[in-house]
Formats: sequence, structure tokens, C-alpha cells
Amino acid sequence: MTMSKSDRTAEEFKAAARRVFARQGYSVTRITDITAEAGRATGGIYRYFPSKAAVLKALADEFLQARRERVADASGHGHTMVSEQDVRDHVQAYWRSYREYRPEMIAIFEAAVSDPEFAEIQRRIRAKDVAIWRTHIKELRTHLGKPVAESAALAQMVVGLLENYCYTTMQPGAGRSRSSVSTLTAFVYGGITAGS
Amino acid sequence: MTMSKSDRTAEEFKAAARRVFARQGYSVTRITDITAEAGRATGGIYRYFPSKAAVLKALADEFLQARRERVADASGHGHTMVSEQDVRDHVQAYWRSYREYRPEMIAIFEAAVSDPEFAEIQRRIRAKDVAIWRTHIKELRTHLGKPVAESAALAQMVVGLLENYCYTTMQPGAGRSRSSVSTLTAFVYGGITAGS
DNA sequence: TGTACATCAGTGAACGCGCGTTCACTGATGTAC
DNA sequence: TGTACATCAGTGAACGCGCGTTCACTGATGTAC
Repeated sequence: MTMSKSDRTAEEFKAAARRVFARQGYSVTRITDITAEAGRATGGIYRYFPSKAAVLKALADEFLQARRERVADASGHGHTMVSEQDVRDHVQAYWRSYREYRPEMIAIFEAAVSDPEFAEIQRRIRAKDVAIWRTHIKELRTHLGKPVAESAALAQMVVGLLENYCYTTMQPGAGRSRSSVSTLTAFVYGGITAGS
Repeated sequence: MTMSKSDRTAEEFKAAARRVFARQGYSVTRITDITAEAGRATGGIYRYFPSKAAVLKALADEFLQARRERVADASGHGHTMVSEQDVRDHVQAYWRSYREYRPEMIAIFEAAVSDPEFAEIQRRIRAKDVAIWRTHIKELRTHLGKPVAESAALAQMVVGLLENYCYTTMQPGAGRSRSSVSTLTAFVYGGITAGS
């Protein structure tokens, strides 16, 4: 894992972009904000990234890669989803992942509004989360002897709720937010175990 | 309520903007898309609206006005919130309102990403919904003998869930979506009656 | 260790594209007599 | 009803601003001998 000078500069630009996105979001960020944050001249970033969107694309790809590895790890451990505590673990995992990748989440979210490429990336991220939750919800509802037919819709709601809540409470400019994992867990658990 | 020719043209521009927003959203919409949709020359819209944002502002104000009247009406009827059916009524009201004002909701949502004025409008809309739901959740939880302390957080989650779900399922370009009021109601009811 | 040359990272002023906005003009509608 | 003039809605080509992107140049690092 040795790194050329060139690689390091690219990393610095990415890191600077992350910091700027965290501070002010993606849409209002100018390419000069990123280069200034990196302490470099405007044109320099184009040696490493062909466009502003490409910088975010690189960050998004790293996030996707990291998540793939994380999911691969987790699936080996034979987790089950049968209790509220299990739900809590997953809610907490989502919350933490969102907080860790907050700049990416915010930026992808904003970019998706006007750039179809990021809309697609966002759709993929969501779809993966929904698929995971659907499996878990099926398991939990089976365990509780409840019908399983609505699992897909419930999963979509859970993911929507988590995404919206994290996005809203971790907005750029919002103060540091206390974790609301407990209340969130209660709500999600109540929601997915409800009905018939 | 008589309308001058001038008033009518302004209305036509607003109606055209609504249609365009519904079709393709706000961010990617160019002022020429709106004027073309209205069947007029580019410059004409500036006789009635000082800017592109002002067109959306006018639509947003109409929405806010309509909602104020609707809330005033409803509060006279002495609604209560003690059963799942009551929750369903409110979920359905949200769903229908969102569908009726879909162009405004989508456009305000998108505009909020880069324009602080619309971020503030969106915040106001949300805050009002949260306040209403908080009252209702308190009532319901009191009725069920459950602690009321988390009502504000729960209300925020309900509104976030509803907003996200409506936005996602009513995206421009998404096919006509069946109403999911039943599943949504079950989830929300389960969520807000959960805990202790 | 020192000199000459090549390569390459980095600079920042200038460019140019997209798009919101303007404005000189036109044609229609209204008013006076 | 008809003519002359004023007003005002509407036109669309041109303007100009913001910002992403380019490119001729500079200074630093690497290589050969």
C-alpha cells in the first residue's frame, strides 16, 4: 500500500472535498472552495479529477466499497433478527454509518436532485438497504407469527425514515446531535411489528 | 373575484410552472421550459415575476395559504386522536395533500437544497406538521397510558417518514403509485404507540 | 558531489458555456373627439 | 362609426454573470554522466 506523491495529492483533494461538503453541502460548493481548502491553486485538481462531479464520484465509490466489505463481514456472523435488541443493533449500525460518511451522504443526496448519475447511485444505496431490511423484517415477523407480505413496503418505510431522520438531524450547520437511537429503535420496532 | 387579463396571464405562467415542475422537477427546469409550456416568449414572464424563484415562491405562498385555511377548518371540528382509525385519517390527509400539491412539494424540496429562502419555507412547513402530530401523539399516548415525553421526537419521525415516503413514491418520472395509506398507517400507528 | 537536461506537479489568469435577465421593438387594445 | 394617439402586453435577440474548465507557464524533482 505504498503511495506516490501524486496519489497523496489526490487523497488530499478528496479529503478537502469531504471537509467542505460536511461544512456547507454539495450544491453550494464551488470547485475553488475545494482547492482553497486543500491549499492549492484552482487548476490543480484537474490533474486528478476530470470534473467536480468526479471528485464526489470517487468519494461515493469508496463509500460503496467500504460498505460492500462491511456487509460481507457481517453476513458471515449469522446475525438474526428476532428481538428489539436486534433491531436496535441495526438501527445503530445505520446511524453510525451515516455519521461516519455524513459528507458523502449529504453530497450524494444533494447531487441526486440535479444529476441523474448520482440519482442512480442514491437509488442503489437505498435499494441495498431496503433489501437487507426486508430480509430482517421477514425474519422478525415470521418469528412473531405475523404475515410477511408487506415486508417490502415496510422495509422501504424503515429505510426512508432512517435516511430522512439522519439527513435532517445531521444537516450542515445543525449543531452536534445527540444520538436518538433509542427513540428511533422504538419507532422502527413498533412500526415493523405492527399490523394483523 | 374578477380577473384582469394581466392577472390571467400570471395565473397561466404559474399553472405552466406547476405542470413543468410535476414533469421534471425544479432544478433541471429552465425558465424557457416554463415560458414554452405557457406558449409565450421568454421575456414575458418577467412582467409578472422578477425571477425564476419568485414563480415558485408564489406557488409556495398559495400552498401555505390553502393549508392555513384547511387547518383552521379542521381545528373547529374537535378531532381527537385515540384510535388507529384516527391515525389513518391523518395519514390519508397528509398523503392526499401531498398528492394535490405534488409540484409544489417537489419543487420546494429541490429548491431548498441550494436556496436558503426555500430551505426556510420547507422548515416552516415541516415544523407546522410536526407541531400538529406532536399534539396528536400526546393525546393518543395519554389515552393509552404511555409516557408522553418522547412525543416531539416521535412527531419528527412521523413527519419525516411521511415526507420521505411521499417524495420517493411520487418522484417525477415514477409511475402512478397506488396509495399505501394502509401500510403507512400500520407503521405509523405501531411506531407512535411503541415504547415503555 | 556537481552540472545539464528532462519530466512532471502545480499555478492562476483567461476562456467559454449555460442560462437567467434585460430591453428596444412590435402589435394589440383602449381612449378621446 | 371612424381616425389619431397613448398605453400596455408580449416578443426574442442580445447581454452579462457565475463558475467550471483549460492552458501556457513556472518551479521543483528526478536522471544521466
